Parts: sequence; structure tokens; C-alpha cells
Amino acid sequence: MTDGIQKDRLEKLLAMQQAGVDAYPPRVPRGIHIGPVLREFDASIGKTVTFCGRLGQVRDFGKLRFSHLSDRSGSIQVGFERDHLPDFWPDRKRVEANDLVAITGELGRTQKGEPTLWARDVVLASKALRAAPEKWHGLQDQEQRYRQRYVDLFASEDVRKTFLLRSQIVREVRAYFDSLGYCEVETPILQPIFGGAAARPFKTHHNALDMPLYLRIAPELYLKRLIVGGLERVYELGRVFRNEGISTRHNPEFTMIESYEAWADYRDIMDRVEGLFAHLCGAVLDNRTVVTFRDKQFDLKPPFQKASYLELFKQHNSGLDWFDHTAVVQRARQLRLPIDGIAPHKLANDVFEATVEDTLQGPIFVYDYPVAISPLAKRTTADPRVTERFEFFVCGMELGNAFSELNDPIDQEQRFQQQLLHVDEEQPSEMDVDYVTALEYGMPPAGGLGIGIDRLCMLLSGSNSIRDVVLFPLLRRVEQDATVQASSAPPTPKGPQPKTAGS
RNA sequence: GGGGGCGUAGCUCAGCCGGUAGAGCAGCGGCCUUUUAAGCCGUAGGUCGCAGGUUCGAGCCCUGCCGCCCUCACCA
Repeated sequence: MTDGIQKDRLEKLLAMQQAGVDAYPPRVPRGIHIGPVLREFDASIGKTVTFCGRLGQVRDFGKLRFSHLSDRSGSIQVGFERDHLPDFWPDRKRVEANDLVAITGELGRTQKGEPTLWARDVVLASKALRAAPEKWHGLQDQEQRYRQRYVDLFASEDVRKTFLLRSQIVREVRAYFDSLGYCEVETPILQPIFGGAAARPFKTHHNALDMPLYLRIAPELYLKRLIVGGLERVYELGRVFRNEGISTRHNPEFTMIESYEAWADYRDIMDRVEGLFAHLCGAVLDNRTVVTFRDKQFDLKPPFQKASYLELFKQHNSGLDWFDHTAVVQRARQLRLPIDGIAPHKLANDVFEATVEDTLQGPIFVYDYPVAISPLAKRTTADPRVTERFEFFVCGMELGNAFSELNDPIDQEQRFQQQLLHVDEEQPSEMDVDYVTALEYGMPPAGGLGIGIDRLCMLLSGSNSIRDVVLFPLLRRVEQDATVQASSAPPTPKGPQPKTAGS
């Protein structure tokens, strides 16, 4: 722990403590936010205020010192004058960049017009024992940015802005569904049978019940039980977990919203998606509709493009029929896709993803997916091989998935049976019988929707990696420094070391 | 899991052909009451990711390992 602590800072701390200063006082004068004051600064000149925040680099002129003080809302210059700070002056060099302080002073401007808080009282709120990253370059090391997000956040205004934007997006997504009469619900994260998507789950165990459990890969099957129960419009915004690869678009735990609306079909849900984007552009992008993502511009103003899944498949595979297995295998071979042991419908979808997905600049709705890859969606009346389902894409990235929910219990049971023929790690090994039972009690026609909130945030904030919109992305654990372990647990001379909490 | 790149002072980065470990910022001492990447003078600071190997000699070459980034595969 003492590894990164700077000796000089520790010495300053000790010197102040010996002089009777509490470097970590229980409370300090509470201030007001800097940002609002700066926005109407001229009206505040001459007033005495208190600001609390983190101190920036000090510019020292002997009897005069300047620094900046930053809080969440903004940053203002602080002027320290010897003649106005008789009590603080002896400690001036012990309170330095990165320390947290509460400063009371008079608002004014310098000769060059810079808004400045002329300090009259400085209270140390918390002494920092580590230095902040260099002001000019900031924190460049990606790994350190993710592992020590707290540093990244205070060192970079852009990072702060991104996560404040995310907070706003989440709030406005909720507001949108709330405004349509949806109610927010919470369903189990620990599930005895996982379902609602195709993905490998995380497995865990409940001791008292001596029962294996899975962390949910989707809330879908529980939410539709609530539609059976008559809640009519529900959504859940929360974490799901998929035990799969990590990439710039995938984090093992991610946030998604799923919504279900009774008496609606997938066309209605398209309207919901467009409505949501319109709402978000208004509420979090100041009515901008064009965003820059991965060096391209995308106009999120509805209506979005629409294209049929099977048509797109044909277009990008020289007229190939999705259902012609022999031809699909041939094409897959041509594309050098893995073929062995892949179920026909999965292979055909692999070909779709390999040939079509990257071309979907969007925003675009891709609609009417084959039933074989849509086990929970209702068939179209025109073609029973196809379902009323759409996904929507921006920049080749899938943002969401929606369909007219299958409410025919007999069809649903058959499809579950069908899935059990191709059991792999991504499929539950048993049927969710209770879900079928729920459908047997009768579920109204309903339209459902799932949206990846992290990806939505990537798009709206222009972030290239999901890790830039997840505060603490999953990273491999690094072995703690030996000195840390030694100081946190007394060494035992023999026998195996008990594992410390968190290991 | 495959391919590519990276890891040097608290931070940002140099380091040639293998020959004493470098700069800027931050720190410390000094000067300065209008700076805002302040300036000037001085000073201190290193497990070169870890472990081996080759060599008279390794930050540099070789092998293994650890971690991160990009990319492909799987997925949303």
C-alpha cells in the first residue's frame, strides 16, 4: 500500500498533524457548485462564497499563488495572497495539487479577466498522498485508466462527461417508458434455469438450498410471465451476464433494458424504438440527431431504414436461399466459416453475420427473421418459417432486438423441444416448463424489446469501446503486491495461507 | 483461443549498432503580487513488467511467463 505513496506528501501530512491540523476532518464548510457561479459570473463579483473540490497545480509567485479548484460542475481559479491569509500562509506549501479543500473567498477577476476566487479561508478536507497524473497529457495508460477509474475520472473531464451522459441516458430511457405507462419491475438474477437468449451462463451455487444457479443471460422469460399476470406494460433495466468473449463491444456483464407491451406487435415496437431515439436526442443531445461514431456520422432522426433479413441475405450472397442448406454450406465454406457440428440454422445465420452485418450502417431495422433462430418470436401469417422479429443496427453494431412475442403454448413447447435436440453450452439442458405453463394460462399478444444500454451509450457518446462506457470493466486480476498481502494479514509460519477476502 | 503491438522515474515519453539510465512535468531548496502547461537558478528521484539464457558486458538479443491495447473468432 505504501508503494505509490509519495514520501514528500507523507512528510507534509505528518508536519501538519504535528502542528495540530486535522488532515481528514469530519466536516468542512459546505460549498456551492462552481459551474453555475461561472455561468453568471459578473453578477457574483464581490460576493463571498465557499467552493469544495480538488486542487490543481499551484503557480507560485512568492507572496501570491494561483491554482485551480475543480468540482463536478466546473473549475475556477483560486488566488492565495499572503496578506489575506495569515492563518493559512505557513501551511501553504503543505496543501498542494490533488488535495481536497474547502475554500471560502471573494469572487473577482484578475488583471487579465480570469474569474478568480480570492481565498480568505482555506480548509484542508483530505490530504492526497499520491500525485495526480500530469495535467497536460492526463492518464494515458489504458490499463491504469480501467483499473483505477477513480483517477481517470478526476483527471479527465471527458471521461467524467461520458459517465454523466450515461447516467442521463439511463434516466431518460426510464423516463420514456414511464411516460408510456410502463412499470419498472425487478426479476430474478439468480435463476435455476437460464433462458431468453443464446449464451453461455455463469454458474453458481446456493449453499442453503444446495442448488445450482445461473446468473441470468436475459430477463425475458420472467418479464413475459408478468404479461401473463396482467401487468400489461413492464420493463426491466438491469445487468445480465454472459460467460463469453471480451471485445470492444462485449463485457461479460452488461446492462440491458427489456420491455414488454401487451396488445402490441413488432410494428408497434418499431415505433417505440424510433420514439425512444427521438426522446433521447431531445433530452440528452440538446436536440442534435447526428452523432459521430467510429469516424462516421449517423443521423438518428426517425424514421429508420427497413430491410428484410432474408432479402438482405439474398442480396449479399448472390441470390442464395437461406433455407437451402446444401448451398448455404457451400457458401460458408467459401467464407471459411467453421462448419462441422454447426446446426443448419445457426450456420445460415453465421453466413448472414459474416456477409451482411458489417454493411448495416443504419440506423436500420432488419426484420422478419427465420423461426429457427427465433425460438420466442411469433411466426408471420404469410410464411410460417419466418417470425415477426426485428433487430436494429448502427455502424454494423447490433443495438437491439424485438419481436411479436410467441404466446401459443403448444408452439412454444415444440420449439423448446426442438432446441433440446441441439443442446450445447449456450442452451439450457432442460425446458422451462413453468414458462410454458404460464403461456397455457393465456398471454395477450405482446411486443417485446431488448436494447443494449452500453452500446447505446457508446453510440451517443462516440465511444469506440464498451470499456469506455462501463465504469469498471472486467479485467484479469493481477497478483497483489507482496507488501500489501504482508501488511493486511500477519504471516503464518506454516500451513496453507487462508485466502483473503476478494481473492 | 489465433494474429499484431506495447510495458523505462509519481505522470508523459526518449534511449542509435549490445558499452556508465535520459528529458519535460510533478517533488525538494531559492527568487518573484496577476499567473493560468507561469518563468529563472539549483537539487533529488530507477526491481528498465517478472524469471531464465546468450555475452567480457543486456533497457536493447533469445526463451518462458504476467498484464494491457488492437484485431479475428463467439456473442448483444
